[in-house]
Amino acid sequence: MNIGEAANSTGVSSKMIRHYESIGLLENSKRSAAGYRIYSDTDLHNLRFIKRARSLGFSLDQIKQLLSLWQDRKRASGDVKTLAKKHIEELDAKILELRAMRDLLEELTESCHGDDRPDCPILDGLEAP
Amino acid sequence: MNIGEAANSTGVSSKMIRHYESIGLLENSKRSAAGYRIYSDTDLHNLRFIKRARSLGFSLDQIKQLLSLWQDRKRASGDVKTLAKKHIEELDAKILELRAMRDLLEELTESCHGDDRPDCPILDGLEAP
DNA sequence: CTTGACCTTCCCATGATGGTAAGCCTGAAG
DNA sequence: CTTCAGGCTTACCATCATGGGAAGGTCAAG
Repeated sequence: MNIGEAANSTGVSSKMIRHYESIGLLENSKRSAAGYRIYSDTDLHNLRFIKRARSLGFSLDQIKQLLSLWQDRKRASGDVKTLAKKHIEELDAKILELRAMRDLLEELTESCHGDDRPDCPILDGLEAP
Repeated sequence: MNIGEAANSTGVSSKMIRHYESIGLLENSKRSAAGYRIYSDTDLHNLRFIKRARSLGFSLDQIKQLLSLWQDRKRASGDVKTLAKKHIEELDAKILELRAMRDLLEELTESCHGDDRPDCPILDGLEAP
């Protein structure tokens, strides 16, 4: 299977597949005589794993660790759980940060009449904290 | 006032002040005979505005618009409100996305015993959706 | 044998920020 | 007056994940 077909079947773009290979997230794939990359079912399996981990917000670096745990039959599930928990904390921190932004901004926005007049609590709020 | 002092007094790094100037977010500052940037109170005011807008998650592009509204005495507060609302929507979308990730990941994590045994619902969840 | 769709590598861009290096300027202490 | 530290200048590189595009090789159908 060529890279385009692999991309279609996994939802990972050809561009990204090459990139993952270049940063060592994927092993170098086999090549045809002409130098085309050739993908096996195992490769697709890995790509789908990466795709799902990305969709949960893991960084490529974290995914590298997850992949090696995934491929290690003697892994301790505790190691995976530790990684996942740390990522949940990161997500929580980000969510809190965004919610604080959102809430403050909404407060300002609600008190802005939003018509043709120039006075605007939003700009006032940005001018002084 | 030199750039370092301006940076200290506004919390915006020298690096970023120069960057904001280079992308046209700030007007080119005055220069001393030797070419040093010189900042006035007005400049500091602008820098603090940018700093606060950044802390609410506005992009530099959005801030460019906010700044020009801020400096326009004939602005319509409705224009500001529209911008702010759009940004709130963006924040909401991002928060929803992160919460979906978080909740799914937590679900997987809770069902993982997290000890020395290799079987792990987190990895299983990444393997198949 | 041509054509179009695919593949290859290589370079550039994004957005916000930080780092570093080479070289100039300023002010204070000797 | 010289020297030295520390601040300033520009210019380039890096991050992170992703996409765009160019220049050129390959393959299959007509």
